[in-house]
Amino acid sequence: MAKVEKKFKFTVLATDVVIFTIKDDKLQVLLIKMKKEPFQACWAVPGGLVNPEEPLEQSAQRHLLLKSGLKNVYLEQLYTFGKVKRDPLGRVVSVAYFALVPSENLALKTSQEYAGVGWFPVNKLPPLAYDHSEIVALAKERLQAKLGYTNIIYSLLPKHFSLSDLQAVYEIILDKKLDKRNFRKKIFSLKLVKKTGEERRGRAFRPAELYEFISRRPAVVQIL
Amino acid sequence: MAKVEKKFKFTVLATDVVIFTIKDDKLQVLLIKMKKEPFQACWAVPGGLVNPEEPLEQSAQRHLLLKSGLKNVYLEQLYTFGKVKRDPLGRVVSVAYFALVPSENLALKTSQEYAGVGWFPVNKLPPLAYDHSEIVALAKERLQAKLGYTNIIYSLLPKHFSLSDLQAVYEIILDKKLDKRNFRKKIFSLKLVKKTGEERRGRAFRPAELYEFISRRPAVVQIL
DNA sequence: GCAAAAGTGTTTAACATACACCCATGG
DNA sequence: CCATGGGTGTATGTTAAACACTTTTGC
Repeated sequence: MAKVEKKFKFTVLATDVVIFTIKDDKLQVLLIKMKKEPFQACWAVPGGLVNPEEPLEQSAQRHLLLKSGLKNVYLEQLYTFGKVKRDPLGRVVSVAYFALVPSENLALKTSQEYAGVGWFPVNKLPPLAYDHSEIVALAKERLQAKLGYTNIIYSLLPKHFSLSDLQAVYEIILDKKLDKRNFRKKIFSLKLVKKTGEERRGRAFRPAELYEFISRRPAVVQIL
Repeated sequence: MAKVEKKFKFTVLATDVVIFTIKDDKLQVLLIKMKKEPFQACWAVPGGLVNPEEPLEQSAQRHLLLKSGLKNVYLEQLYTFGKVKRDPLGRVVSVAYFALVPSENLALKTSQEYAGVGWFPVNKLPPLAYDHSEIVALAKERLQAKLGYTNIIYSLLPKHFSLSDLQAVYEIILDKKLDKRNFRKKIFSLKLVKKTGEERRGRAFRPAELYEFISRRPAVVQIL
C-alpha cells in the first residue's frame, strides 16, 4: 500500500496547462507554488480537477484564467498523462494543454490556494511536482514543431511588432539563429503580415517599421 | 434530466482504439457491432473503461488485442474526447488511440460482448455510435500527416514487400497518385529499405524485387 | 560622428517535378 | 507473342541557403 493516504477512491480526471510566454528574451513557463502536501512548496503547472459538467477545454481555460487572468489565448490539447502512480493521492489522469500568451498585459494572479505564482525560463526550471517536468518538456517540443508548420506564433506577439521582434521569437523558441534576409523573404512570401504604416521610434538607431498579422487564426503554413 | 438512465454517477475514463489496416487496396477500420442500448446494433470503434490500476496505453492495448488478436503493433495516443454529453449513460471521457496493423495475419476475434466485428473502408463507414465518426476522422487525418514525416508506414506492411506495394500503401492512404521514379529515388535516398535478395515470382509479368525496412522503429523522416 | 539595429539582392546549391520506354515473366 | 506490372535517367523549375553592406536614428 502507498505511504500517503489516498484522497481519491476512484480514478479522477484533471487538466493541467503549460502556459508559455516570451519574457526577457526567453521562453518562460508559468508555475504555481503548492501549499498542500505531498508537494508542499513544490512548483507545478496550473491545473486541477475537471468538474462533472465541464468540457475538458473549458476546464483548462478555467485554470488558465485563474492564474494568468487571460482569456481568448491560444490553447491546444497536448497529451493525456495516465501513469497509475503519477499522483500519490490516487489515480489522477491528467489531460494536459498548452497555451501561448502575449508578452504584454501579463498580470499574474495568485490565489489563496497557492503559495505563489511566477514565470520561469523553460531551460531553467526548478524541480516540478508530479510528472510536470515531463509535461513541460513535451509541450516545448510540440511548440517548437508547430512553429515550423503553423502560424501560431501570432499568439505570442502584440498587435504591432517589428520583423526583428518576430524573428527574435522564432530564434528564442527554436534556439537557433536565422538569416535575416531569408527570414523576411519567407514571411513576406507567405503573406503572413502587413505593414501598419506606423514605425517604432525613440531608440538610438533607425526606426523599425511595424507590422501586424493578416490573420490571427490558427492555420497550417510551411514556415521552416 | 436525460431521457436515458445514467449508468455512471461520476466521470469515468475510457479508451477507444481506431485500428487501421490496408485490405483490398483500401484503408480500412475495424469496427464492432454493439449489443447493448443505447447503441444497440450500432457500429463503433473498439474500446471500454480503463481499469483502476491500468495505464492508459495498456488499456488501449487490451482492447486492441481483444478485437484484433494482435500484439506489438504501432499504437499512438490520438486525442482525448471529453464533451459532456458524448455518452448518454453518463460522463465518459475517452482517450482515443490509433493503431496500424499489417494486412497479413488478420484474425478477427469476436466476443460475447459484441454482436459482430468487421473491417470497413474508411471512406464508406456506417453511422457510428457516440462521437466515433469524429474520432475516426481525426485518426485518418493524423495518419495522413504522419505518413509525410515519419516512417510509421512500416507497421502496415509485411516483412517483405515490393516497392510497388510500398508505393501503393502511400497512394491509398494519401488518396493521390505518386510518380514511381521519384518515389523510388526518395525512398532510397532516405535509406529506409534494403533488398532482401528475394523476388516475388509466379505472376504473369516480371518478378518484383523484395525489400525490407532497415528499421522498424518509429522515426521522424521527411518523406513527402 | 558614433553606436546600434533596420533594411535590402544576388548567387549557388539542393531538391522536387515532370516525363517515356524497355524488361522479364506466365500463360 | 502478348499482356502486365517491374524497373530505370534526365532535364527543368523551384526553393533553400549563404553571404555584406548601406541606412537611419538618438545621443
